[in-house]
Amino acid sequence: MLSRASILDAALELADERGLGATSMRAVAERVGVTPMALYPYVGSKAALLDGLVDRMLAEFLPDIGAHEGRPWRDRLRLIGYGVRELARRHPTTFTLLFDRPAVTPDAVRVVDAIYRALLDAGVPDKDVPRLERLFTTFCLGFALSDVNGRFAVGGVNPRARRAAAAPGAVPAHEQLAPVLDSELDLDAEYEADLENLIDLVASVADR
Amino acid sequence: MLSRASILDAALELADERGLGATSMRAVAERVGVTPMALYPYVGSKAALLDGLVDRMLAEFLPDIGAHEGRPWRDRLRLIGYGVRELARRHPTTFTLLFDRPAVTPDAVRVVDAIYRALLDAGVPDKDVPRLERLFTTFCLGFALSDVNGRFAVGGVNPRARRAAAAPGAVPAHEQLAPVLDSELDLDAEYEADLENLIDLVASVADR
DNA sequence: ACCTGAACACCGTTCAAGT
DNA sequence: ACCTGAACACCGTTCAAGT
Repeated sequence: MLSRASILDAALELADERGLGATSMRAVAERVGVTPMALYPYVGSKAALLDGLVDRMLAEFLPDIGAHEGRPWRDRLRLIGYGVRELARRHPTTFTLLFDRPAVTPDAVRVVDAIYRALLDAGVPDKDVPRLERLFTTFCLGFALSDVNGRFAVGGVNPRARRAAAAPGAVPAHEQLAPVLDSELDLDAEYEADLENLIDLVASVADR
Repeated sequence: MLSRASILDAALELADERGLGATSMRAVAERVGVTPMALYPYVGSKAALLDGLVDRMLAEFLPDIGAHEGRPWRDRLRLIGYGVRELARRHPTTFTLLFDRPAVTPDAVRVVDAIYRALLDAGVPDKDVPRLERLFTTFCLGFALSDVNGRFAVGGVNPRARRAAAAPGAVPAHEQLAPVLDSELDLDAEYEADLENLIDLVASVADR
């Protein structure tokens, strides 16, 4: 039976399988076995369909957050950070939509509230809580997006080629760091270290 | 005279004026006074044209970086942070492309090298330098992208509406923070505070 | 009430043709 | 060597028509 939910399901599946670029109204319609124009009463427009995908991703994220209620605030922030990264891996091309629109839907506000609570439990002054929420989520979303988009070039262009791309002497730090840059990149470990640093940052704002 | 540079100039102008969505091969061609297919020998494809826009933005960013050579490392990181935000404001719709591809062009490597140098001067151990470079730029790019995309909803949906969107009692932290959330959002001041926190984070990794 | 089908104004890109 | 023009296989969306 045709419904808004079934259309969004089909669209998200299609995006996960063939990419957001292949997720046209026509392709979604074909997947649900209907003519493109039949979608419009249910989703309004292509842009509104994409908003719907953001909602669906947030709804998927929410149970994750409920699960770590009652744990120490540091654990909660860490787990939220990991959750964002997993969400990006499940929906590598739709994930970018989270950067497009403000968190105004009920589910989005609930996610933000969970982070507010962790920051308040950490002892962050009220006035700094919304700022640190934005700092934390901006980093998590940015890292996950960079990762799925290949900005960190994992397994891609090697560091030697990168140094060679610049004029000799133009990138002295790359030369000094050559041994480190040539070693393999472990993004999971890196993200973990980043989250620890950010959690310490939160603690330092709390203890001020 | 038709050339790769003049085509990229036209494309970037068009994107700044009418948005990246309106920047079609056909529209760029019209602006340079030629048929769409005449662009292909110079830019290769639409995707390659977008890569060219990334290059152009980085080239624009580079003099900025050269200008603060010799200043203390904290100033250099701060100025790079501000520069990223200004770049986003100048190119609000093309900016998102910086999240799409790894920093492998000569100009991109030079930007990364300037940040490596600041981190090395701060006393960050070699092994942590590339990680903190990615942490810093990921936050700066993410904040600027959120800003130009309206993710922070400046002047948009008001906080009272946001709280009302959730079931009563579902967002206790929003209720506790109501006075703070109702006060006006100053993103410039917020970004400044964020950068100070991140610079302190760098110092803390250096002093460990 | 719900869906279809033709049509419109767009895309990026191929390919043969012009000068 | 450089550019044009027609054509192909796509888009999102409007609007009138069908059941």
